[in-house]
Amino acid sequence: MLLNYYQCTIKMKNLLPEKTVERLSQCRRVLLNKLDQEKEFIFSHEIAKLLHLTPVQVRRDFMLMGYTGSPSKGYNIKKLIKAIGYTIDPDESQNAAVIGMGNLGKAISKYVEDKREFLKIVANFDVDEKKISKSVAGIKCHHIKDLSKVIRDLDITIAIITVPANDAYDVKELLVGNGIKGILNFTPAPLHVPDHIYLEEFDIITSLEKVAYFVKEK
Amino acid sequence: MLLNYYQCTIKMKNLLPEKTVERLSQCRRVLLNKLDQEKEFIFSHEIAKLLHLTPVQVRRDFMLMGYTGSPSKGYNIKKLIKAIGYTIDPDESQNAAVIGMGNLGKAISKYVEDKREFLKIVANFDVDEKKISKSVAGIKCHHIKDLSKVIRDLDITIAIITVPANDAYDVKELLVGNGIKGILNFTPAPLHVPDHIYLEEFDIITSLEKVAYFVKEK
DNA sequence: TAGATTGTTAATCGATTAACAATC
DNA sequence: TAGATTGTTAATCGATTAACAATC
Repeated sequence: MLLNYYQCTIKMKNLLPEKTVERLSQCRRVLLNKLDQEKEFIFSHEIAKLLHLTPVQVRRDFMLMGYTGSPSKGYNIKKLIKAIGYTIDPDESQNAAVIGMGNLGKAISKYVEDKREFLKIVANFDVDEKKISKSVAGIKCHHIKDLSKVIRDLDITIAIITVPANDAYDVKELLVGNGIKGILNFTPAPLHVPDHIYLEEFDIITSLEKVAYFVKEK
Repeated sequence: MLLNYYQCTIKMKNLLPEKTVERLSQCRRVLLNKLDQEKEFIFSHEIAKLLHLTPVQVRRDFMLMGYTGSPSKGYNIKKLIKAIGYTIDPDESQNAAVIGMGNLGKAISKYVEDKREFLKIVANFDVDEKKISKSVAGIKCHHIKDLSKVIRDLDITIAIITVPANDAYDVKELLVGNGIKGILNFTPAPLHVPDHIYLEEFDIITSLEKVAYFVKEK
């Protein structure tokens, strides 16, 4: 197979732009919803409409992953889903843990449940003895003092932090010390991790303030 | 006061770049945490370190909002917080509602509680009669059939959608029909709103898939 | 003063979009 | 074929960064 300039760059660096990964993920999500309908093919402008993108963005992202459609029929939905999986899914299944079984932690454990085969939440953690006996979405809650052992036993590589802000730093240190590779921080406390760990942060207050700002300006 | 080129552009368009608003919001968050310490001034490189930014980004954002520090002392923390508020906070206090009192809705109601004076969650909504009698974080939960009335009575302009994905479309339609100005969608269903409504979407699965992708590539 | 920092412009980098040949 | 769509490059747009004079 002949690769174009962009595909070569990606092969070399092994990386797609972050925005493209994000869009491909969203794209697969809406395509999975289309599966039960009788529709077999979809056009770039249909996908674009669903995701607030332009058709060119959609086609370009597919180009970057080297997937090709047909000018007359568009893209085969099932094959496209597979192509996205081949491109963005990890080669080996990744196991994740949620640290903090408050409302947010529970919401995430329940929501992620069985959505992707290669990405599973396999453990929850908390410090509250009352929570430790209970399961959420069929996932056992462990005491955080057993974190080292559970991470090793269950081969956990990704952690989702939903503890109170004041505990975020300690939890992060613990995770880094136990060789975690990726962290999703839902705490308002900004964290620092070594370069080899991927960190993504999300703060609801900032999202809300952005909405408030752009609302007021209209 | 003399405005530079960038400040003029902003005055004209009444808009800061989205990224700048985001960073200013995050900046205020960490500055508020510094308030209880005796420290009175802070340098751009200190802020940058806290937020994973460069000092230049920080100074440029402050320049865009027309705030000036001192080369010897840096920025006065209290004044900086006020300047950020003056820049990004809405002129009039905005009232928000959370639609859907599942774990996620509860987490958000509790978390946002009293964090900002100009941005308050004043109502929760659900369809479950059991939830409607209860308050979360002191905020009353209404039945969604009363949405019109409550939005009018409490002057609600921003809505946070945390209902199951299947109900997201109906809720959005209801909100748009009732004159909401900004929507934060925590549902995996992508929504469409008229141009005059500001929409921000967040999907945990996409965040997780991004982490998994960038973890695998290292 | 020397050294550190700020404020600002110009250059660079990266992402989006316009344009269009190729395809069905 | 004519018309719609795809795939790709080059141009444009926007955001970040390098560079440096001004300031304390």
